[in-house]
Amino acid sequence: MQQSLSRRERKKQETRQGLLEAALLLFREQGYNDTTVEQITEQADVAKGTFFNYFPSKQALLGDLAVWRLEQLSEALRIDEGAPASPVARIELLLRLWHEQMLADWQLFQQAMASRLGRPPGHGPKHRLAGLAADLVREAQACGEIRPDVEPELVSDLLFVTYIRRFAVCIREGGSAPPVDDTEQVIDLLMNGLAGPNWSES
Amino acid sequence: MQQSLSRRERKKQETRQGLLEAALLLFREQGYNDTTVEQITEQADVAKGTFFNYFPSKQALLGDLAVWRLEQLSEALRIDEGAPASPVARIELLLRLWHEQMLADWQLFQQAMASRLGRPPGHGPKHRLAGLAADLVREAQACGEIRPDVEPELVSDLLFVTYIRRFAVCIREGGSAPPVDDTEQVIDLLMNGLAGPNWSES
DNA sequence: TGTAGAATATGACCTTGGTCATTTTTGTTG
DNA sequence: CAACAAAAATGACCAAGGTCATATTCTACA
Repeated sequence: MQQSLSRRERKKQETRQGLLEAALLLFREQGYNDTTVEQITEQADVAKGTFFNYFPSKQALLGDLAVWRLEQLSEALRIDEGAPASPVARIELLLRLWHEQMLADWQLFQQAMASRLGRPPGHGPKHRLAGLAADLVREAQACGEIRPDVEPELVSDLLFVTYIRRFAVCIREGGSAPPVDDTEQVIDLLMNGLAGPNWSES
Repeated sequence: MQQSLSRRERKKQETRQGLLEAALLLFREQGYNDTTVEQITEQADVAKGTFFNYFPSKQALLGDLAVWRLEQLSEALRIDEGAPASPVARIELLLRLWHEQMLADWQLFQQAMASRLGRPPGHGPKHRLAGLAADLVREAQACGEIRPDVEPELVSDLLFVTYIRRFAVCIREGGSAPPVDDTEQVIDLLMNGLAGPNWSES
């Protein structure tokens, strides 16, 4: 071993990066679903089996691809790279940069998300869960229970983050224990934010 | 044709429902990924090919399964079924019922979600996007830019609903036009909610 | 330099989601 | 009842993701 990375390690990284770049290239050209693992390995000039030495699945590569882009984002947020000092301003910057990255890979992520959230055509069945909640929000607005100047769909989505969140946390922790029901707190928090100061009087 | 549904139509519905129930049974027993389409058709006592006459894909069946459960939920929210009159109370009921349904199919949805959100083990790479935002939120709390009594992770997730939302809407509408950048409004809305009344003074 | 052993690459192979031409069933009409 | 047409069921078939035993390459050490 002569450098920080041995030749073996260097080649390993090269192969991995090659796979990543080949995949990104092909994904951009023809989309995620229409790109086969074999095409990726061919483009990267390795055998098909090699792919699975580096990534447990095709999906996993997509995840690692996202992580890679994310690291670039993380760099841009460092104050010594020109990011603003205010955390809230940096939060805004984060969202904006993320938005730009998504635009750059628009086609790719469009397909990736579409395959996760059900088919694009139409809004699917009329009684989507979010639609159900949005209807209730509209009613609440009509009664004055929720301020009327916000989009019901947005509120509905905000409500369900909390649900996704509870489950995601449980899953992430790997345990088989189901999540606790903190619906009450959640409603309380959101109502205090949404039905809050600008609306309660005046 | 003698009744509201011809024999043919009835049999069709029977087959469809049989597939749905067989799938739910097997999914509960062995999870989504470990259940093959062939097992489902065998359980429902039809040929494998028949499956794809009713559902374009295995994933699609999962979606339809969710829709089915959702219709039951929708029923329970009707006032003449004993639901409260207040919309906000019904929103709370909706979340609570949904939570119960998820618990009932805990194993199933655990796997379904896990396969969508990346692997369960660990929190994945340290620099997950949400983690990045959560760190910024913590900083903002330290500076007093955001009230300190809320969980940073929750705020971070709330921030990203807006991102998911923008893209999901675009995809749902099927157009290839990328979403507009409404980051400013979003930040404004969330800040007004989060840094709101209970904290600004006192 | 030669050799042992670990790390890596390889491609044959298996599984399973998904397609399709063909057969079977069902409803209709003379 | 016979024949015909539309709808639905069937299973052979294909493509692509993923596995694994084997072959190859690299590193270390004598």
